Amino acid sequence: MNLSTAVIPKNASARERILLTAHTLFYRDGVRATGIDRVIAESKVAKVTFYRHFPSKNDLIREFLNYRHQRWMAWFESTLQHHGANIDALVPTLAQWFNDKNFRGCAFINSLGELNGLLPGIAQITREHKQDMTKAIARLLPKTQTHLAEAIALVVDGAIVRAQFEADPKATLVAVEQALQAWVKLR
Amino acid sequence: MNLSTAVIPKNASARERILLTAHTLFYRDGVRATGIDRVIAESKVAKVTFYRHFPSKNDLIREFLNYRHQRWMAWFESTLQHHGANIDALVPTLAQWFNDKNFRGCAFINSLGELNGLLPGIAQITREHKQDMTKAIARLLPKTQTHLAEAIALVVDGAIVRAQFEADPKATLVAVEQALQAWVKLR
DNA sequence: TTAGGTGTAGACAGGTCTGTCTACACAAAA
DNA sequence: TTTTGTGTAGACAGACCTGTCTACACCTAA
Repeated sequence: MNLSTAVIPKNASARERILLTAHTLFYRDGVRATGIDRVIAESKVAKVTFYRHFPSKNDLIREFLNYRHQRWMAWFESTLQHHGANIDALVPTLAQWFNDKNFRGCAFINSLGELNGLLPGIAQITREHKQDMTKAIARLLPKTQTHLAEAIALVVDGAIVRAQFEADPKATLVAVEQALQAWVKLR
Repeated sequence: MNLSTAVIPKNASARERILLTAHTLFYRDGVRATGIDRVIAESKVAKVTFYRHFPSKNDLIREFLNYRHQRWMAWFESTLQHHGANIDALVPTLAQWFNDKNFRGCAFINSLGELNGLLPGIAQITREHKQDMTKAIARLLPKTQTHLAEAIALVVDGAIVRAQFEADPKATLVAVEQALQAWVKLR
């Protein structure tokens, strides 16, 4: 599954085309750097059509974040499953993401940094996304260790950020592995 | 020391006024949301004066990041000293930062998210900043444990990001403390 | 058959952005 | 005394931004 770049189905409705195009551009270039005109041009839609579906850019951004949440969670859970659905699945899953050539970090963290104060509710949206991520991590742990999920989520967020500016994610992934070793496995 | 908002000395030169004003605005509102005109108005400088000192906005951003690095490192090291200069100083130091009402996360992480692709070299600048932060953390550890610095830095980055969208940094700080307990203290 | 929903192209208004330019002033150094 | 560096106010160009508007077309369900 391609997490970063949405493929637009041939028979997609105008709304769908707009949303998927916005996903690709917003994630790749950032929400502020991407103009509405660009989204309209690339989704091959008329301007009026766009504004009929999304009354303002902020509405589109909210829908983008909502869609991104669905898309990312689906990818995360299925990739964890694929690697065995226990805590050992975490590092390989992250490795897969970080090594994607279109990896640009966490869409929510990035948007929060760009829009804090400009898009009301963005902190809440980010909070909910991270809560769901933390829950998915908790499900990897035996019941006696679910209390570690918060701390592991913290490490994952640190790793996402690091992977964004390090040339090679290897060292970051080693540090995550080290954290898991110390917390989960030595007990 | 006020880490977030620079105080401008009465006898400050035009260049100094611009840089300190930019620091306050860039950190508070973001580099893209802050226009050059705003910086010029608030630093009470003529436009020509501004462009004589900083040929382009990108130049100002680079100088801002450079200054921010000096300022943040000085604050970080002196606050760690103040709390005892060992690993137990880390959580109180972070707590002080996160509870600052002008806290807006890490200027480097935020700028990276806003400018990736638009300001050449921003990843490298961020990398160097985080390297120095990691070194400062390493100095808190006994020589036998300096290899943990990278993993601790990862947790700190995660905590910075979390503190940016959580309403209350308490839970985040507990998770950091938990990480340190497991790695450093139980050995 | 008619009304409502969805679609098209593209001009336009009004704002903001960065960066250039003119024209003037003062102080210190050569 | 003349040049150089530093400072001032503010108009302007040209690009780009969001959002509105006109005018037209097609399909489907009531």
